[in-house]
Amino acid sequence: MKQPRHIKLPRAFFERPTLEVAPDILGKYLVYHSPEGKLSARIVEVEAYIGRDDPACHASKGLTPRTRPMFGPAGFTYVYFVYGMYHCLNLVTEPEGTPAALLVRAAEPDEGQSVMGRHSPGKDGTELLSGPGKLCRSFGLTADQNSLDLAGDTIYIEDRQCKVENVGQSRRVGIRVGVDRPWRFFDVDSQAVSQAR
DNA sequence: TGAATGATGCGCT
DNA sequence: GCGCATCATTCAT
Repeated sequence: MKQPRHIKLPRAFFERPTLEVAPDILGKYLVYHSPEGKLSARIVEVEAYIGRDDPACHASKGLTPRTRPMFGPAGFTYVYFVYGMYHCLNLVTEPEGTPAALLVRAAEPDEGQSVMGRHSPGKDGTELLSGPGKLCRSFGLTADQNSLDLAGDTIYIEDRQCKVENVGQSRRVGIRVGVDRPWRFFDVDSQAVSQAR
């Protein structure tokens, strides 16, 4: 049995134009060493939020305590709280001073599915991670995991040589401004992609 | 279709 | 300082 190579993506991977990173990160694995054990999942859907000129990007309002991670160096997490009950996981892209990030919207569960199920009662399989809120809940990600270095050992993205055959592109979901930008990227063949609204 | 639910940031005083 | 509209969602009705 040949063991596939697992390569932790370096900061240089994220320190590029966000629209280049977005399709590249599909098929890569999100790995999180949670207090309850190792969790991993294959990323199948992301959305780009880029800079001060993107009205849907939190950073369009300027640098605030909340949006600080997006202004920092690439390769960090940006986890924020929305709607009073959900968290969303973003991965910071582009060099320091250029605020941009990829919202991780959906993934296919791999390791640690029993832990994910404990966080999301009544869910299993692709339902565990098929949406940004569900993904964070199943992974147990909260503001405590904000601004973590993806070059560290707690949470990172891994290349497992898993190719995505067909990358789809569409408008972003769930926003009221900046809807014209087709900055949602997803694996056309994945069952775990979140439902369109 | 809308309720749940709370932090954020803006526009006032 | 204070109040209020907004919000990159989910689930039950």
